[in-house]
Amino acid sequence: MDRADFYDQVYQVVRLIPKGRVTSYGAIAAYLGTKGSSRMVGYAMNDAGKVHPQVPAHRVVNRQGLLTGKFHFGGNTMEELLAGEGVKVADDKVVNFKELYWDPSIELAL
DNA sequence: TAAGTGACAGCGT
DNA sequence: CACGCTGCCACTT
Repeated sequence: MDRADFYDQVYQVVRLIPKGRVTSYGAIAAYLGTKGSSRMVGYAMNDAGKVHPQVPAHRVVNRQGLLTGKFHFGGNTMEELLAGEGVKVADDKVVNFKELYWDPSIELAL
């Protein structure tokens, strides 16, 4: 259950990502305090498609803005979703990633 | 119970 | 500046 709580935390943050924005696994991990467990964030995303409300996992990319998980969506679904939100994707990576970058540690700082 | 894998990130060469 | 290796933590076999 402990890890389930961690997963839930990840889902919460991901769902808070504004439309047309993207963030990185490390940013979420760091926000949750598990900076060293950036991989766990990706693992949580694995269940994102199973979790209750839809988790915009397509808004979560790696530090390079690369859609490393597009394969897990099944085809170019991730690109389509991002493109549908105004996020331009080129060569499987987010364009203007730096501008669209949404850091929970800052946006949700409080 | 133990070993291997993985939607990442950082440091070293 | 580009490429390679190691570290982390949880899940799967």
